[in-house]
Amino acid sequence: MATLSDVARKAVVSKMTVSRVINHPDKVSDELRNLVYAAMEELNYVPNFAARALVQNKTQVIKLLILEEMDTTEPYYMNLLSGIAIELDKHHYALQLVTRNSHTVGSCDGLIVTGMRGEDYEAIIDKLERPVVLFGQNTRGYDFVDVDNENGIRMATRHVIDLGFEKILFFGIDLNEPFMYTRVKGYKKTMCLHYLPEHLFFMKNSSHAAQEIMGRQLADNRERVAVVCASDRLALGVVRAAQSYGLRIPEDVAVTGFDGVFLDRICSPKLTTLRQPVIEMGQECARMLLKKIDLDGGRLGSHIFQPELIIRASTKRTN
Amino acid sequence: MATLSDVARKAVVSKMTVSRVINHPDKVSDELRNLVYAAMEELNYVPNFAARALVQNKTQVIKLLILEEMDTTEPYYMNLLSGIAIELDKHHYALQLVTRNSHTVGSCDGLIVTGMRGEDYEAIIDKLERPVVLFGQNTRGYDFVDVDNENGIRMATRHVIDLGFEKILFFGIDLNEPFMYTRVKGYKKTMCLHYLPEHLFFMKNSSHAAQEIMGRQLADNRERVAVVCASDRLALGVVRAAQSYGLRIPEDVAVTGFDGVFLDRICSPKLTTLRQPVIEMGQECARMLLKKIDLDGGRLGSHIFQPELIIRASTKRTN
DNA sequence: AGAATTTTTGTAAACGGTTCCAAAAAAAGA
DNA sequence: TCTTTTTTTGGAACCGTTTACAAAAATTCT
Repeated sequence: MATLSDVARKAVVSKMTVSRVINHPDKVSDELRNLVYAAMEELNYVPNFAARALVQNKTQVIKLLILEEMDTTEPYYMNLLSGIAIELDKHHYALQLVTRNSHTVGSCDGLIVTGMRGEDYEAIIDKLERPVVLFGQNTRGYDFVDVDNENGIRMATRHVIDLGFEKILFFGIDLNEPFMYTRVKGYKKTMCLHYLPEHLFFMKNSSHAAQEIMGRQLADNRERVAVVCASDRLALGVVRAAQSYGLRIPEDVAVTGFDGVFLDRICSPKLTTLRQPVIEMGQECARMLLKKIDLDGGRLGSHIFQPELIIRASTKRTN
Repeated sequence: MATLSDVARKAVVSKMTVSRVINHPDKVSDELRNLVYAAMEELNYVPNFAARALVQNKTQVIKLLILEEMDTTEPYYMNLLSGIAIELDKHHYALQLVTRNSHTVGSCDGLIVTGMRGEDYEAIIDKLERPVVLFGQNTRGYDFVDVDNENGIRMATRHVIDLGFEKILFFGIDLNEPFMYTRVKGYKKTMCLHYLPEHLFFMKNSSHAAQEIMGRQLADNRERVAVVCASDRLALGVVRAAQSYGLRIPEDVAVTGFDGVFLDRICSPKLTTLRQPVIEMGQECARMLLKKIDLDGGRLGSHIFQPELIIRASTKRTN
């Protein structure tokens, strides 16, 4: 691989002139600039990022840590990734992916972290002494980007109440997840406000689990019911269970999901869901992080996005 | 950030000793080793990857270039990413993501490339003079990992022929894609072999497009028909169209998909599909690339995976 | 034209590690 | 005990780029 010195030698100029042609082309005379360009072309010169990183103490690399224990091949994460990539590309930063299998985290200019639970990773991250933005969680003194989980579920619950449902179930995932806790709160508060009894069910985030639990509910009791779900996967399971019992959606069983990333449109009937603008949220993460890097640390505040209640055939027939 | 020299000073040893503690701990006496560990701990020492990369001419970074024009937030790509990450983690390599928006590709030890079309990117990649493995395409003199597209579609087509279908449509995507070309070939060869007439349709890769085109077909003619689709998305559209005409699946209309990553299990009825082992393919990509890096270039041959024909309710009722 | 200013180019010293080799210390052999 | 060998430690140079400053050349001003 040709180095800057090789280019300098070929163009018969100093290393500095070559460096300047790369970084401040306008500070070099036309004549030399063209000589240098020609030499670079001829030698297939590619700048060495490590050398630059070393002297500037700037890697131009942002790491995304996806640390959740659940299935990270969900479209949700690809959207996040994509949003971050879009924004980083604009600012000439590279995106590096770190999963919970990774041995080391290593050098970078900043981190976006999602699914961090427990102190271990906090220590690792703090040690790096780099700006951090959390995604989808609110921990101690970190800046973060999240969706308003509580208000989302509140909107969904109110929506089915407005449709005249009186028995309303909540299907949730592992209660230890902080985002789950706030979703439950949204349900509880709304039910309380309308003097309605709570019916909480927790399961793992799979349509099968939801289908089975909903199946058991319907076996006991076929009264008109709405199910507010903590994810589109769960909602899909509820839909399946209702269909297998020959019940009409949304007349007999109404269902709402959460995420609005992929499943909601694929499902039939299409799901009423709380759309998280995941791509935009990813972009905002990247923007915040880059700003923190520019400002050389310091808190920046956080950004909470409102989910959008998208009303579709699983709760309301539209003609 | 503390440097190696800082640690050396604090432990009252030479830089070399610290470096050795990091890279060959057994070559250092217990006494000094512990002194160094203590100093590292106290100073929060994190090694500087750029410095190491510079002197070793080794970044420990692999870049994944996802260059397709289509929607790369598909679960398919996340699975690929995941497979690659799993394998790279094992060998202490970092994974960096490059999309077609990226301004530069930059230094790395090797590249995995998918969706490269045209000469522009080839030139960029060649210039880096780094080992490359292509994913899902077979171009000139590159090593690659792919799925046997032709044989896959051949299996699907034979499957519906075996089920007694005589009118068999093929729903494909943009014919310019090389993988599409071989899929069409699989259909044509099989149809030819059984003296059956070909019915080819091309559209963009969306369920809506497939639904509309299938709808038009059914409007004209309701005879028993099988549709071999080039993706699960298209298959989903076909299913929808058939359902909207009140036709029975699989008795009146049989459908096969391709990919088997996510949609096939979500769809109702579940899809018969050609499952690509995308995660394993990603792992194989990474393994091949790392081997090429170790072997310092040179061709290594390619790896073509067989897709698995998964027979489900969209073609055959199972009880 | 000659001094003052601006623009263009070059030199030397980092940046934080590792490689290569030499020196010192410890262990083994005579 | 004194070499010889092995193990442990350290010194200097270097990786490819940029930063900071100095020198040279070109331009402007008086």
